[in-house]
Parts: sequence; structure tokens; C-alpha cells
Amino acid sequence: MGLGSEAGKNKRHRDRETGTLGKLVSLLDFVALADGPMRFTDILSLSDQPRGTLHRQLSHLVEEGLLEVDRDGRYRIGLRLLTLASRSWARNEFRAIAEPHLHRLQEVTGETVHLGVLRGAEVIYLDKVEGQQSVRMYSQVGNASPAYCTGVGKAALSVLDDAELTERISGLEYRPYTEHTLRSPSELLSDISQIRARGYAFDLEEHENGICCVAAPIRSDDGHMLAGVSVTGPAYRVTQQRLQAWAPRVVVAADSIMMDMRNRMGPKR
Amino acid sequence: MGLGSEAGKNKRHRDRETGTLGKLVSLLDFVALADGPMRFTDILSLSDQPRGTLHRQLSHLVEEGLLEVDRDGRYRIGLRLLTLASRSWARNEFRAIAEPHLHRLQEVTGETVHLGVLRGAEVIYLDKVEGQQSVRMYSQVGNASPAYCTGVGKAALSVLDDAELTERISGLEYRPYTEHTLRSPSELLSDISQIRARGYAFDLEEHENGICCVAAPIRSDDGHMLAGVSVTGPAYRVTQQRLQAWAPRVVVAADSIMMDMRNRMGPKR
DNA sequence: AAATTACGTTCCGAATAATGGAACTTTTCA
DNA sequence: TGAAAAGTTCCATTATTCGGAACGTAATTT
Repeated sequence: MGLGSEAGKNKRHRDRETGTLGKLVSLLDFVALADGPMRFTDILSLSDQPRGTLHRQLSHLVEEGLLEVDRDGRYRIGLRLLTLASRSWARNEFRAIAEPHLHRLQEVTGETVHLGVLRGAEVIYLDKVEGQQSVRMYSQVGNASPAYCTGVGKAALSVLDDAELTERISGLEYRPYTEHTLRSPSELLSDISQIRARGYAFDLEEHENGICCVAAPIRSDDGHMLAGVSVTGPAYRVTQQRLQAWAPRVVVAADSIMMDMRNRMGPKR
Repeated sequence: MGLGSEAGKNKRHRDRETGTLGKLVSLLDFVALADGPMRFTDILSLSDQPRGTLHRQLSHLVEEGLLEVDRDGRYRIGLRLLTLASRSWARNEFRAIAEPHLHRLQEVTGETVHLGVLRGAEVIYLDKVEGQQSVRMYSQVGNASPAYCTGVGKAALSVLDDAELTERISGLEYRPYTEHTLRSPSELLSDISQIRARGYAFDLEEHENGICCVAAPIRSDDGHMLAGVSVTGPAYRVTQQRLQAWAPRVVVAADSIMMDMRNRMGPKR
């Protein structure tokens, strides 16, 4: 499945998925990614399925509450997905362990704090604690962003060994979100070697113009779970000096989360 | 599928769902509802599936990112669900239209504001705007609660005609969450007739001890989408007088949301 | 208003995927 | 180390999905 397809609005839905579930989830994804609710024909024209097949697939998804269809025949994502996701989010151990530390970090800095985990070459934000006077950012819980242009992502990548790092960041499309976005593996590798040296990462308007952050890595004992914490704010308020000053705090928060994980989830993980 | 099964911890997973998708989603739901991550054998013992079948089903769910399995063989909900849900939440028209009104209401009252939609006899919370000094409540976006014991739920029910109302609230289990929870259809109907008369609903510690709210209904022009807005807070701070005083504001917010829907989504809906 | 077209739904033989018992491998524990 | 439990793979059987075509219905045109 081709991810990172925020550009590919008119992407056709013809992933050749294996298995019944794969096809249906891919269809679900397709409807979820669309700009708005789609009518049957809209989906059909972007799909390689015959009418009958598509109709039955959509019906099944609706039957399970994964999709909803209004009286105008427009399909959109169903609320069951939201319920399912929220329940699992609330019970997520890692998030729960990290939460108090995120709040503490938020209070100390006054800016927005993020918790994200690395999945492949993407960061998925697991939690977010906003400051009072927070500027609206294009970020939210559950949002997936490329690792190479986010503080949390680069921090998490930095703890990988060279072999796996190279594997993960090769074959990516280095989309220039801003003029500061890193544009190649070599630029990323060079940044990461700095991150390794100092123990924390910066994002200086690399993902979104006017937004900066400082982030520190978190990893489970077995090294199989990679994550990061960050403090983020608007560039006019969050100068590089302030980021620098916060860095030790962010690292302490990350380390505390790791300690708590060790204690609460058993050591050999 | 029996919802509201917070009591049914040891519920077996043997819904006889129809179709491949139904079985898999039911399994997904089962794992999501569990108290914590489950190992293969745990699921097997609570399932009526043969080992081979269950193993393959779980593998398929993992393959699609709907479940994740750690090195100890423990299954939990995958992050893909969170990503999918968050994306659709962000793009939800209704939520987006309501958002500014929710914030305004929050600022006026200083307390937490909820937006919820009615699905059957349950309310699913679509959005929540917290006050600064907010007490942690058992409520969150995506959470599903029985309509009969929540302000939003009762408000939404109140705009139904008697026939559909009776149909929806019959056959429910009236679980007494607190000593103030309504315990029967007749109690609910009597409350609802009052709500109809005054145009807004109260929840006086009916769902959670120490939590009160006032709520007003929202419905689309065709009456097929029922929802509600509420202002919620701790009983020691939120007296019945204050609720009463806020009621007109809540009703105005609800009506404004309806107006905006009419304008933004076309009238005949 | 009648005819036409587009849209959505249902049907059923053929093709495909899921089932589940058993054999097999790996891990755990005494 | 041996034995039991846990987890995985295999494959003939069974059930489900596929998809073309026929059918009904609403929107549009003449």
C-alpha cells in the first residue's frame, strides 16, 4: 500500500490486496482518505471493481458500521471506527505511562507537547498536551507524518543502528514541505549524526512553516519500540535558544518515561 | 452484538457473525474491549474457533495493521485504526461546523462542552472542549454511552416522535450507574416529556456521581441525524441554578449549529 | 408525458478464499 | 533433559466472494 499519498488525491483504488479483509480495508482507507463523502458512482469510477462487487463490499462495510451511507447515497467513515480507536487509545499502556510526564513537560515549557511512535518511516502521534495559548497546528492524535521532517521522527530514527536506519530511510520520497525540509538521505543522515551526539533533535520549520520543536527519543529495552517526546511551538515565540534550554528537560522526560515503562511493564522488553 | 458490556468482562467471543468481515471485526472488537493485551491462548480459550482458524484470522488482522502483536505474542489494537479514525474525525463536516460554537459555549460557561450524536439508543461523543480547570471525567471523543442517562442522549431522544422513541428505548437494560440513574422506560418517558416542554435536558449525576450537565438537541432538517450539545461540570461547582442559567445559551448554540448546517450542507437534509 | 439515460440493486454459476483437523516446530517449566 | 504447553503450518473440504448480466428506479431529455 502506497502511503504518503497526500499529494495523490486522484489516486485510483486498485491496490491488489490479498484476501477479503485486505480488499475491504483498502476500500475503507480509500473512502476515509477522500476529501468528502463519496457517492457510489464516484467510488466506482475510481475503482477497478465491477458494479456488483463494489456494491456488495460497501454494503458489508456499512453493515459492520465501518462506513455509513446517508439518504443521498453518500458514503463516509462510520462512527464505529472512532469508538474502537478511542477505546484502545484510552487503554494504551504506553500512552498512559507517558501522560503525566507529558503534562509536566507542558507546564514547565508552556508549549504543546507531543508523544509519537515510529512505524516504519512514519511517526504516529499518540498524544498531545496543548498549552493555553496554543497556536492551531496541523497535528493531532493519530496523525501520521514522515519521520524525516519531524522532531519526534528524527529522534526516534537516531537510536537505530546504521544498517536499519539506512533500510528505513531509503526509497522514500523526500517531499519538501517547507524550504527547510531535509531533501535527501544524506542530509538526513548528517542531521541524525548530530542528534546522536547531543541526544536530542530539532525541527526548525521542516514540516510546517513557522513551527519549531525539540524532541528526545524513547526506546523500549529490547529496542523494538521506538518513540519520542517533543515540545513544539510557533517560531516567533519558540526561539532556538529556548529550544536549546528546554532540551535537557525533554531528555529527562523521555528517560523518565523509559524508566516507568521498565517498572510497569517488566524489564525484559 | 451486545454493547454496554462493561460488566461482561469474561464475555466469550462467539458472536455468530455473518460473512468474513463480520467475523474479523467481531474478533477485533473483542480484542479491543479486553482489559489488556491478550496472548493467543487467552483469545483461543474465549473463542469457539479452532486453533488454525483463529491463528489465521489474527494474522490477517495483524497484516492489515488492525492488530499488533509484540514479541511476547500479545495482541493489541493496532495504530492503523487510530490513524484512520483521526483522519475521518478531522474531516467530519458536522463536527467542523459545530466546533466554533462549542468553543464559544465553553468560553461563556467556563465548563466542559460536549458534542454527541445519537446512534440507536447510544450517544457517541464527537467532540469535547475542556475548560482550564476541568475535573477529569470519564468521557472522551469516540466514547459511546447509553442515551438514557446522559444529557445529550436524552435531549436527542426528546425530538423523536412517540412511536420511534418507544421503539428505541424498549428492550434496554437500565443499568443504575448511580443512585440518580433513571431505572425504567416510564421514568425516562416522564423526563423526556419535561425536556420536550422546556427544550433542554438535565443530567443530574445520572451517569457519573458528582457530574451534572445541561444539554440541547440538534437535528438535521430531515430529522434523520440526531445530536446534542451539553455543558458539563462537577456538581460542587455546577449547581442547578447555574445549569438553569446556562440553558438558553446551550439552546442557542444548538440552534446555531443547526442553522450553519442548513447553510453549509444544503437545506433539504 | 413519453422516452431515454444514468444510477443503484439483486441474482447466480464460476472462481476464490476460509475452514478446521492434524501434523509439525518452538517455547516453557519441572 | 524430558515432557507438556504454546504457537505455526499444511491441505482437502466447505463456504464465501466474484462479476457479468438482468432488473428496478429515479433523474434528465425530447
